[in-house]
Amino acid sequence: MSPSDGDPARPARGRPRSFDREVALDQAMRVFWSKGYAGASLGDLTSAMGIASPSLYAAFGSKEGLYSEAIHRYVAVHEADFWGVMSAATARESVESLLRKAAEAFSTPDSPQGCMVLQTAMEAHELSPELGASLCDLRASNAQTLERRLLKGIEEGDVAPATDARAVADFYATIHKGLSVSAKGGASRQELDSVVTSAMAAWGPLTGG
Amino acid sequence: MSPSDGDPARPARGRPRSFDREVALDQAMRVFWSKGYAGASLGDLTSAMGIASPSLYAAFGSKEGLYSEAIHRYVAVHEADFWGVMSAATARESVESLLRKAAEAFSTPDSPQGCMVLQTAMEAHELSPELGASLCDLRASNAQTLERRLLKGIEEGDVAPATDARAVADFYATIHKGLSVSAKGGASRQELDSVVTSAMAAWGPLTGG
DNA sequence: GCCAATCTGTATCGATTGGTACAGAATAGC
DNA sequence: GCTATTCTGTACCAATCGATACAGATTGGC
Repeated sequence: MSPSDGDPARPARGRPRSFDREVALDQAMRVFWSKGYAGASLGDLTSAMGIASPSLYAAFGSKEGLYSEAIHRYVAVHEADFWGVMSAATARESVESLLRKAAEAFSTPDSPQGCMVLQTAMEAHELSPELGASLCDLRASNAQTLERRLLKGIEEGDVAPATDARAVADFYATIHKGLSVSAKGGASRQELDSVVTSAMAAWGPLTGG
Repeated sequence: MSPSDGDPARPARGRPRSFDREVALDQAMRVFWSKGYAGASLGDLTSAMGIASPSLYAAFGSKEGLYSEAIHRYVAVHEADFWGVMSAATARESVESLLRKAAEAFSTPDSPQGCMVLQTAMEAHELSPELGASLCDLRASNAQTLERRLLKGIEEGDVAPATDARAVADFYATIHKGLSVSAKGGASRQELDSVVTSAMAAWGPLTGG
C-alpha cells in the first residue's frame, strides 16, 4: 500500500494535494446518500468532488474505501445530535426527541432524504463481507442505544421496572426505519411528525403506565 | 414493437417457446426481489431463468419491462392475502392480521426477505419516470388501503368516530415499512412479531378507546 | 414438400464500469 | 539548481453492462 492511501497526514515533501480532502469526502457522501453504493458511478463521484479518478484513488484507495469513509463520516456528523438527545431528562423525552430529530433530518431539502445508514440494507451483497457486516452492525446500533436509554430510565425511575426494554426499543427502532423509507419516498416533515406523535401514543401502554 | 413483445398469447405459427413464461418470470422476480433492479445483472437473470438473453428480450422486451412485470406479478400474488385480511370483522383485526402476515412473509426463508415493493424506494432514479411513479404509487397504496379500512370501521362502529383515520393508517404503514427493513437486515419472525405486538398497543390510544 | 413465421444459441455490439500507466507539474530538502 | 517525492490530468485498460445480428432449428399452413 502506498504511503498516501487514505492517509490524511500531510507528507513532508512532494506536490501538495490541490483539493480539500474533507470537502471532497462530504460531496462523495451526498452522492452515496442519494444514490446508494452501486447507483453512484465513479463519474458521479469525481464530478461532484471536483477531482479526477487518479486523485480519488490516491486519496481514498478504492470506491469501497471511499464509501466506507463516507458512511463513517455520516455517522460521526450525526451521532453528536444522537448523544445529545439520549441525555434528555427522561427516557420518553429521549425517544421522542430522537424520532422528531430524525423526522426533521430525513425530510430536510438541504440533504438527501432518509437515513444513509438504514438505506444500506439492500446493497450488502455488492460490498466486501467485512464492510457489509460493519453496516449491519451500524443498522442494529440504533435499537441497542434505545434499549440502553430505556434501561437507564428504569434505573432512574421514569420507566416502569416491568418494561420490556428490548421490545420497546425494537418498536421505536422500527418506526425509525419506517420514517426513513417514507422520507425517501417523498413524505413531508409534517407527515413524518404525525407518525411520531402516533408512535408516542404507544408509550404509556408499552411502559406499563 | 415486434408482435411477440411481452405478448403471452400463443402465436398461430412458428417455433414454440421452449420455456414456461410464468416460471421464468417467477425466477426473475426472486432475483430482483433479493438484489434490486440495478443489482440484478442480465447474467444473474438469464442464469436464474434458464434462458439466453435473446429469449429474454423476445419475451419481455427489456430489463425494465421484465422488472415491471416481476413487480406486478409480486403484487398480484400477494394482494389476494391482502384483501382477505382487509375483510376481517373489525378494523383492528384487519390491521393486526395484515402486520402479522407481513412479519411472516418478510422473514420466511422460502423467499427473499422484506417487501419487494417497499425496497424499490432507493432505485427510482435508475428507472424510467413512468415506472418510478408507478412504484411510488404502489408504495403509497398500503396506507390508502389501511385508511379505507379504518373509515369502514368508523362506519360500522368498531372504531371511534373521532379517530384520525389518515394518521392511524400512516402510523401502521410506517411500521410495515420498518418491518421490511428489519427483515432485510436479518430479523427473525419472532422479532418482527414482537414489534407488531408493541404497535398494536397503540391501537387503543390512537382510536380514542 | 415447401414457405412463412417464430424461437434458440452463439457471438458480438457500443457504452459504461471500476481502476491505472504515464508524463508533466509542484513541492521540500540539500 | 538539483534531486527525490508526491500530486494532477490525459488517455487508456480489461471487464462488464444492457442489448442485438444472424444463422440454424422448429413449428403451422398450404
